[in-house]
Amino acid sequence: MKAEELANILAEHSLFADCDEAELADLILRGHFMQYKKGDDLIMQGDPGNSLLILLSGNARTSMIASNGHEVVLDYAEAGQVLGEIALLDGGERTASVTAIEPTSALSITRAAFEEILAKHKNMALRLLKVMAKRIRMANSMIEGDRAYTSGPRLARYLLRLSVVGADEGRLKLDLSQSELGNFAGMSREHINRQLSAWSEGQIVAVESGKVRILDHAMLSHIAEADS
Amino acid sequence: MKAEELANILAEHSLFADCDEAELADLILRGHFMQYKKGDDLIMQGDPGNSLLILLSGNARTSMIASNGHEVVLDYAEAGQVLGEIALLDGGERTASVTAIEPTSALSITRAAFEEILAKHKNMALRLLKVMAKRIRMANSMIEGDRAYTSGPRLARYLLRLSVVGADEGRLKLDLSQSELGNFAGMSREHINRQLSAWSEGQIVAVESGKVRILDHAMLSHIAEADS
DNA sequence: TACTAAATGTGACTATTGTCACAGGCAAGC
DNA sequence: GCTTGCCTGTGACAATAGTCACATTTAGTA
Repeated sequence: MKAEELANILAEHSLFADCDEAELADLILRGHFMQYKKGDDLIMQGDPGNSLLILLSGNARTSMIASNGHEVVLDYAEAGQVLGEIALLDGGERTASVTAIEPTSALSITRAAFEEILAKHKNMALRLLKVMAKRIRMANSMIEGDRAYTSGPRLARYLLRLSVVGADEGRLKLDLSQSELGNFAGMSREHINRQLSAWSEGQIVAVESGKVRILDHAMLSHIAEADS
Repeated sequence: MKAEELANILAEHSLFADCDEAELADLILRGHFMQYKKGDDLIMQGDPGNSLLILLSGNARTSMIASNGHEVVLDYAEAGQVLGEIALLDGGERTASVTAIEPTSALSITRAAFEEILAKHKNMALRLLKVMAKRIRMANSMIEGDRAYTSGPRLARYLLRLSVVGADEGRLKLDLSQSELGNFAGMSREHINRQLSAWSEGQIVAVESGKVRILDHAMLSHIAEADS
């Protein structure tokens, strides 16, 4: 892939949207272009974290396996998203794995390169700080949702989080299987199924050929804030 | 309070331990010294976030109230901890309140001052990035724990999180009431009580005059990783 | 000290959600 | 086309944890 193409991809995404050309050039020059097949791990839980990734294309799932074997999905990443910055920054090991859920490409940046870039382009640190602030906000909102609400409102929240903002008629960004939805929303597959059936009954969502579509966005938002 | 004293307090804590004198001086010069009584809010959920706080003394609770009224405690902050950086960085509103649980003092830094300091002392940004990385790690570990484990292991984790590392015989950093422990660990007060009684029976913890003490740290760690 | 409010201990019951079991359906590849 | 494997639908049941109710203890303060 040519540097110019990479630069275009990077520039399209929020974190890099206001990078100047020198910054983009530096990222590309020092980064390694990586490609992954569906199912490959971009980052593996337990590894030392000596690099940072910028997702260029495809989608990936961030998840952790608890010591009792339970899988917890933390997030789904799209192109433009920065991954693996936590371990890079604090020197600890990777606490979660990132797995490609479709063919995916990324720019890999080593710690040394990252530190040079940070030192050279001081806006970069501020941009990263903002990205991380968003992530903390999201994590706190997950904790709040998991704690304060029962399964119904919770599933509603996770569906809304997966819903495409302006796009056509309630389609989700990703077509997850019900088991995957379960790992994401923290409920059993069976319970997901029953909840979706109930909502399907009430015309709140439609389940067609395994894919969920949100029919009544307002209603779902309302459920997401419900008392029980 | 004199600048010198402030400087000493700041320098004792990780984030500022390797600040040079100019950085410390800048923080103190531009910051406002604030004092709070027990129960006062240092930060109020829903407010615009135009300042950052550095806790100088005392302890505070970070918590959010969900739309259904449920209170979720995210963390307890000690002296040295930076608070409110998220809203400051991303310009959003405060997603959680921070409440003094005892008489508390803090250094308040406005956005303008903060930006000047960041611009002037470029190590500051890196230090903050590290602090935030830790916070994300902690948040992810809360999500993992809440999702993957049942109440027993979960309470064990939260007790361990409150336990003082090197200090004398299993005392906790804070003496929380069982209701507060419940809000922190995400369980009902009654359930906390029963679990503590059971562990007290098994010599894993001791409950004396309302205060919890960890007797068998190894056992509690083991429970924290248990299958169920 | 005595009075009051808050925190704790405990039983009985309920609600929510997970688990197990199994049937049917859809899709990919031989 | 047929077969294999994953995903989906659904019933019955079990387990975990919450709720309610109330007795009891502790702590704070007039």
